[in-house]
Amino acid sequence: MSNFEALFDYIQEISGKLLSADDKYLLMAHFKPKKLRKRQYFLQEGDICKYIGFIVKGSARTFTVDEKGHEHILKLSLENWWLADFESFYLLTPSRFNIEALEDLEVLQSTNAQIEEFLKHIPAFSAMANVISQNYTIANQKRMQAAMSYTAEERYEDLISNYPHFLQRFPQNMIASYLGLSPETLSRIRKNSFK
Amino acid sequence: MSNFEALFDYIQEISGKLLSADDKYLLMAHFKPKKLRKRQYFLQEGDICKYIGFIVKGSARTFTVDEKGHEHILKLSLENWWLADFESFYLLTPSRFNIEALEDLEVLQSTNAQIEEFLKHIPAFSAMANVISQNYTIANQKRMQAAMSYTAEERYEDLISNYPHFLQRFPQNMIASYLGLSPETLSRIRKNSFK
DNA sequence: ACCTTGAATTGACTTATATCAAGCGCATTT
DNA sequence: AAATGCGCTTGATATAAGTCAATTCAAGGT
Repeated sequence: MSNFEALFDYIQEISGKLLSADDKYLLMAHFKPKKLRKRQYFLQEGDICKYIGFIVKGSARTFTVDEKGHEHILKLSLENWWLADFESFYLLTPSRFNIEALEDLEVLQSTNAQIEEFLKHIPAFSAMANVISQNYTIANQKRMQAAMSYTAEERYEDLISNYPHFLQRFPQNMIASYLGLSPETLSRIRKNSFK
Repeated sequence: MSNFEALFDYIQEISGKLLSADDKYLLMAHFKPKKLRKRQYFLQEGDICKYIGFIVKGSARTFTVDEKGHEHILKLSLENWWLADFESFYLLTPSRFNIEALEDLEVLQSTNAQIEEFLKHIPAFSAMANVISQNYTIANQKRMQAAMSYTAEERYEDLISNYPHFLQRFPQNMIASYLGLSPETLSRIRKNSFK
């Protein structure tokens, strides 16, 4: 399955280790392909996030809705990213987030219990998990710093230099929400930075 | 050493596993006690964060200084927390952060290479690391959501309910900076919420 | 006990960003 | 081709929070 090749490549590249035939067999047995059409939900607020998904193709957003009905995007996700509300996934608590496909989406999904098995039995998988956890910690630290210390314009510049492909893949109103801005403000920032 | 007892208790409690006498011996051999007076720096911007510290006693803040000279606190840390700029610690890059003792501080510190050894040889330690990594991911997700969706007042309420002891341990201007507010704004928020 | 320093408060004013509203272009549907 | 909806832009205005400045107060150093 070419679907699984993407996952295998990813695990091997991130972990720096090879997957054995048995490893691959185990992964194929317990990751289930799932397709979502654009606008469909991978997770809805209030539900428990039973599955973690590896994005093979497409994109998604993780967002909350506040009391005023405004949406706030916390994460934008593309190919080779993991899709889940980790709080709900780990703790089995109802999620405060929604995860929605922004383009037609193909994921390979699995449950927490199965992930535990992979961690136990597949060295490359557990090495990958460690690297990802480091990367997440670093990315979170950076994003938090950006949110706290940067002006709207600086956050946008920052996005351009760190995730330039986001601008191609996501509409501006989604980018604006991800940056914590109204669409109008982002539009004005772009206008000014052309000058 | 009563210092080490705090660390041992912490590891066993978080991991749910016991430390053997050998485990403890290994930890004691490679965690070095270090004391800092109030206002001293555990890490300075531009330096590489060679050590991770376990706080036995005291408190600290992790902050950046922006181009205008304004400080932004990203983290406030107390007993039984780990102290480090993880980006610099993992990647050995110069840190963009300062870590400063807010009270006289006692830590047990160790290097990245030694931590790798603990992870390899001490099951309780590696179990603890997994739990902490989950907790960090969850806490970061929450903090990010709060920063994006909440008003200043809501963030303060949120702090009161999640970390009430912060108000006892840290001065208000530090709390303000941690919440991304000016000290004046926090003062006004407190005044209003008494009403 | 005095002096200095810095934290917290309060008031007046400024600024960044949000909100509201209207119009335009573009794609999709019918 | 007309109609609908939606994303983006632009202008006018509102608002939350920051900045600047003055005052009080408590704590620490000498």
